[in-house]
Amino acid sequence: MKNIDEQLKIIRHGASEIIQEDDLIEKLKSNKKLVIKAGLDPTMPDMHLGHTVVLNKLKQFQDLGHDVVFLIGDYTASIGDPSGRDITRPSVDSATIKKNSQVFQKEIYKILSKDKTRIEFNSKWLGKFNGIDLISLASSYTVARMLERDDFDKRYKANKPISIHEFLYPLLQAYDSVHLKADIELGGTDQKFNLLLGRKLQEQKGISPQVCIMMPLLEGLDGIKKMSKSYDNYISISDKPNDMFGKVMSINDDLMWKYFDLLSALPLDEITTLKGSIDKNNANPRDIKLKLAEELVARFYSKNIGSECMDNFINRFSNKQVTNDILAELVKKAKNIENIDIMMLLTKELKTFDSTSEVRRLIKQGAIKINDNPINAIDHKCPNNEEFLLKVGKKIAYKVTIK
RNA sequence: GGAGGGGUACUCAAGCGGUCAACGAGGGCAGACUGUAAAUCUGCUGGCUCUGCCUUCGCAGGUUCGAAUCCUGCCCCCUCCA
Repeated sequence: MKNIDEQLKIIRHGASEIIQEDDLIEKLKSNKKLVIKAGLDPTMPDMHLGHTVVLNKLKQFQDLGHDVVFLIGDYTASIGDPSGRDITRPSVDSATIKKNSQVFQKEIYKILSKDKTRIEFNSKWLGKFNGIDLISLASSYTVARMLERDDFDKRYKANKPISIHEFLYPLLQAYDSVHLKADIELGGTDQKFNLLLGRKLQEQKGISPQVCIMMPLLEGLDGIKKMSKSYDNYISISDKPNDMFGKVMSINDDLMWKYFDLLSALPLDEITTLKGSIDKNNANPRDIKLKLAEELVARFYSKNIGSECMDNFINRFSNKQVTNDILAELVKKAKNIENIDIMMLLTKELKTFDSTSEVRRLIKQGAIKINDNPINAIDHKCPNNEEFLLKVGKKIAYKVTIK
């Protein structure tokens, strides 16, 4: 195990706040394997890069030799974490929770080492709670203190509804820490209240209170709001390689550095060197972003795929070439239709759009091109016996053959 | 239990009997400019068999030639009093 200073340096990197650092040092000094807890509710079917910020930190603890517990909140998912939200979460049914949990169990190993990870489900202990247990848990905290939480406070002041069950969420999550005897819990900055409640509850129960480590929230593609499925500004770790690459390239230059700090495995001083090269303006930010995109795709797929995506990207967008492997190549048979028109092709055959109104709009705007010539009529006939390039906007392209 | 306020398109938010598929803002999409950046500018943004037709303003009825707008009942949210 590394010495305490080295450990601290790694632990601090990228973290936005540690409560209390003294406790952390104390725990590290004990030279014991610490129990590191981080949890995720299986309310959505896949993970995005925002979630991996905490996983990356967890991985670092793993490499430092600590006992990493990845908690799947299958029980708490039925409530839904109200953190940072201004509305009550819709509840998720148990079949979905189960399915999502299975996906999570696989996905996390794209970052964590399988043999060093302990997976726990909180239904294992929370599922045994009876009414009395719940009431007793609820008695450990007060309404006034619960309303101190920023999102509750805002909603309350804005005359927006708060359901009673939402108060239970932080309490149950805190109880998880009691049950697991967590030494450290990781979470996003929006989890601060919940993590601190775990600390308090542990103290009440006479357990050494956990250290809370908050990681910054990663902004999504819009560069403003946190990455989230509901804002549709996320990069999923199951995005197709070329999509993932493209999405990373579309983030703005400032945000790129945050991505480096929170997601890249590059050593800190190497990142500093890269930043320096921009300041001396002998590097194009785009080229540095290419490196980031390559690294991330390589992590979730493979090194080869990473560099392949980079080549594709450069050829497709910088050199404006048509790259075979990127274009979805679709061969469609227009059975009895002699000359299929563009509307039919897009809505019925390729099913790119459901709405014909939308296609009309795009045509009017000159967004749809065949072999780079804009189409201007909805009944434009497509070439019948030759392969052609169909583009819709800048991001969608097909190589189509009609036989 | 009582009194009052409110529920409008993806979100916020106007409209308060006809000119409303519904002002405006945000978001999204497209075009221009670019580094598929960002910022900026312009247009579009319910659906369809699209110079017309159909369905939307919490839900269900009613009044009217005509309702998002008026009436009745129901559901949901908020505030104050108890």
